[in-house]
Amino acid sequence: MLDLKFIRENVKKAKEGLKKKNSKVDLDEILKLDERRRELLKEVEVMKADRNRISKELGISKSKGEDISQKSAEMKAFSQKIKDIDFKVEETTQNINAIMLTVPNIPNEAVPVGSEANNKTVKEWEKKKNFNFKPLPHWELCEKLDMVDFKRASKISGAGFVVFKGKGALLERALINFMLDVHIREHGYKEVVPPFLVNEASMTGTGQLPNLKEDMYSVDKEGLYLIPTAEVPVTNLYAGEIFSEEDLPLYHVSFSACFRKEAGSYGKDTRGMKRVHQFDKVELVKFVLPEASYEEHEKLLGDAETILQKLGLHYRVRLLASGDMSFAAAKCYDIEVYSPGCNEYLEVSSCSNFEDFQARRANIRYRARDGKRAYVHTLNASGIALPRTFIAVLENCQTEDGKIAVPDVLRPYMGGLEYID
RNA sequence: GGAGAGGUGGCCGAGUGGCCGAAGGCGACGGUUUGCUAAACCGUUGUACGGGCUAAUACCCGUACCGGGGGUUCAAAUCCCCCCCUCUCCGCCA
Repeated sequence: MLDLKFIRENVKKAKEGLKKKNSKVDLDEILKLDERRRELLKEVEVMKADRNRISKELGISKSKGEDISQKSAEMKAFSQKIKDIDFKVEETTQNINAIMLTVPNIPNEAVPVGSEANNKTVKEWEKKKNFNFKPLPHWELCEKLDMVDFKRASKISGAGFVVFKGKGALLERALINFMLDVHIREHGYKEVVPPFLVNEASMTGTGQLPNLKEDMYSVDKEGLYLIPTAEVPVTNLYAGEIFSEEDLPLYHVSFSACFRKEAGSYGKDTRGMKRVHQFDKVELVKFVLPEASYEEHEKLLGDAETILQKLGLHYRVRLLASGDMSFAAAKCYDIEVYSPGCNEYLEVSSCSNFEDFQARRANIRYRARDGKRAYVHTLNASGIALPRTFIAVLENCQTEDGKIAVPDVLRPYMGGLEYID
């Protein structure tokens, strides 16, 4: 959420920022409501001051045994008037909040303005691997090696679900454990295993609600949502809390299944497992001091990259343009791994700095050494998303005779296995 | 799922209708004392919002806040209703 005071005092800046994000939100409407709310507040607070004063006097009179029935009757009417205005204040406040929750974050200065076409490749690691044969797409490899069962997955759950089997399941598990261990042991993250179902407040805190409701699975009877990423439970872990400055920065790493309806992308990436409704992901979440957040952002990107480097997978880093960033992000890098079987780059991580946008929604603050309170900055990155990493391993590590050469770093996690065949 | 107990400031804990933004304690901060540290003593110490005055998030005024929401009342931390959460016991159960 943006700071209403900031909007009030920097209307032009706010409008420009929102335009870069392609937001159609009407700031003038918010400002109008805000002004009305403040007028009502001013009016009702004076009345309340009167009420408090007279009530006190009545209490004293009564204790002296004086008759206060006449005054009481007057005050009853007065209190009702206050109640009426209070109701209007409340109504206006709710209107403002409802709109404010739909206002996206505004991009950082360093973000290129524009749409997807203006995304910039800022880094490439290694080169596309040369094959002296035609690399197969992962769905063919999966079928040949009996690693993933697409057919039975759709039988038991529907299209867009996968079942890992045998060495496929082992590889999936190995990747998860490998990633967790690297982040815990080498990058200083503390592991968290969160619930996969969260309430509406949590979904609102990180910015999935209200705008992305159609993309989420929910258990309506219980008022719960299936998490689309561990970012949601992990960030909201500290909702409503105040850190000490010494607690920061705080790094969490979390494995979770992720559930996404992928509404609006029907017909896209239907083959194989590039886009599925449930996938595994290792997520990195940081809580940091505002002045440190951009430095932390670069470090975070590096932490996610490490995984692909250790796996020996060629990738590129894209700095997203303002219009291609997610709702809550102020700056975002995508990491895209190369998939030779599909001949395309697949997004395996979004590495975002949300500044205080999520912290404001979820009310996550810190107490500075001088006693003042302020919102923390939150950041997160996939570290990294599984099915596409799984795809990249299969397609990049396939041999001419149809085996998968297990990357060195994964072998300890697979009982020393060298080849999947 | 059933029964009971509870939810008050950074923390502990008192408070059953007005004199309560809230005793007391701890902690923190400032000071006195001290060779240094500790102890002791004195003082200060919630947040948000609105307004005034501003260089100011400094100061002044007001309002709200005792788990959340509603109600009763001239007046609610306190009484009533609903909900959430925690703990204990019982039941069920991976």
